Amino acid sequence: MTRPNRPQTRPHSRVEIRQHNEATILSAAEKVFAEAGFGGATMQLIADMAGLPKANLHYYFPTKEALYRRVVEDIFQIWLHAADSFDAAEGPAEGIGAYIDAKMEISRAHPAGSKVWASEVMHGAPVIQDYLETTLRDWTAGRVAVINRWISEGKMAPVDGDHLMYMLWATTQHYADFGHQIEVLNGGPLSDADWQAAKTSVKEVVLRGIGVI
Amino acid sequence: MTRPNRPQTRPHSRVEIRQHNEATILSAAEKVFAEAGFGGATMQLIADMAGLPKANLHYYFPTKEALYRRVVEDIFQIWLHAADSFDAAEGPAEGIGAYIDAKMEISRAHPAGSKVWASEVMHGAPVIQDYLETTLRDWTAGRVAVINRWISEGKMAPVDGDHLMYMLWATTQHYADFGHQIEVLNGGPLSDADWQAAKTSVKEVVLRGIGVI
DNA sequence: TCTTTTTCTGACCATATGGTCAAGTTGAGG
DNA sequence: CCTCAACTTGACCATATGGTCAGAAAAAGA
Repeated sequence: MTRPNRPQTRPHSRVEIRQHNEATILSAAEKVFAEAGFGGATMQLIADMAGLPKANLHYYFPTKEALYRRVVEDIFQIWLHAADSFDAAEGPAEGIGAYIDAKMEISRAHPAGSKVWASEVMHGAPVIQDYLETTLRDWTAGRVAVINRWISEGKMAPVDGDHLMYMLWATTQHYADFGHQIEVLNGGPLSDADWQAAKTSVKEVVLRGIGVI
Repeated sequence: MTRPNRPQTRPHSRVEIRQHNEATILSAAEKVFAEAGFGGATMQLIADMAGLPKANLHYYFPTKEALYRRVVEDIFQIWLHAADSFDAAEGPAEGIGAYIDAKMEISRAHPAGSKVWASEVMHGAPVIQDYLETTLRDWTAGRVAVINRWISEGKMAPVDGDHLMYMLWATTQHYADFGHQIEVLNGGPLSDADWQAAKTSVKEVVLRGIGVI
């Protein structure tokens, strides 16, 4: 045997412990906040799901609100990066198509995160109001500018850029936020094929709707 | 002066009192549940907003959950009636166009209700699961059947009926559920003209997207 | 007017929850 | 080893909350 330079059983260095526990707590918190909302979530529930004593949560995150804030901020970052595909595109068919794909993937991979975000915004964005007013506002203005450029270049139909963005967000996030309703109507969880069909349907209607099909 | 057969100051008959108080409580509850979620809402807050002592709420609605249930059920009814315009239509341009109009009007007139519904579904529909499985399921199947008929008659492009319904719900309800975010990006509340533009944009993209423009 | 039924409400209670703390345990550095 | 700092956690506390209740007030009916 080679020497066990990285022990598999107990890799408990200080930084490892911290990273691992924070990640575990954040993951559990995301689920609980998504399922119960901020008010309905309890630190005890999060602690149980994380497999840690409640007091330990307060060691890493001083208050429930601080923990919630971290969850929302992390989601926001993931959420913003979906725009990368948008920017690198030559025209709307490629750019918006890729953006829909990316956002649908996020809805599938991070449904809890999307729900927390939705809940936060629905309740008036008490903790990320500043993000809305700065980061999101600038971000949106940038995408709308791209859309307007495409329109002026005759690459797509002249639709309102802001409302188009809202449509993209709404349609894609709906599959996460209203996933439960969709599953009920679908008669069970969406299969790989179902998700493919969803992506195809959304892209088809939207892309034809902006005149690029 | 004519005789005051209907006294303006104190029309306090038994049924009037009951109707008035129930309506007041339900209205206040809708707002508070929308703003704070079920878990974050408190009976005291609802009571204050309704201008009644807390104990009085429990006289009309035995528990917080019973009150919440009534709020959700009332919303669901309004929500379903938006389909009337859908059914009476000859073709998709008229039917789906009218449905979008109706749902946009609801988003504008009952944003709190829409949020409560969204929150309920996001949390796994703990109180209206049966409605989803029965009423909503049948309702949706009916509309999808109409869509498929239109498709088979060549009146619109062959898009998946279920996913089209999801798109309609998502795009229209987004203006209620994410109204706060939209207002921030818009730089203030949506004016009449803004709402008109929103309706026009949504209808334009969707109707062109299903090939009826 | 008198009785009955409904409505109203301040005071109260049991419980749950966010958060604290002091005493332990464990890894890191010397 | 030994010391120190980081981490862990059971027990505890103050508060807030959903819900109860007994008695007052008011309307309906006789």
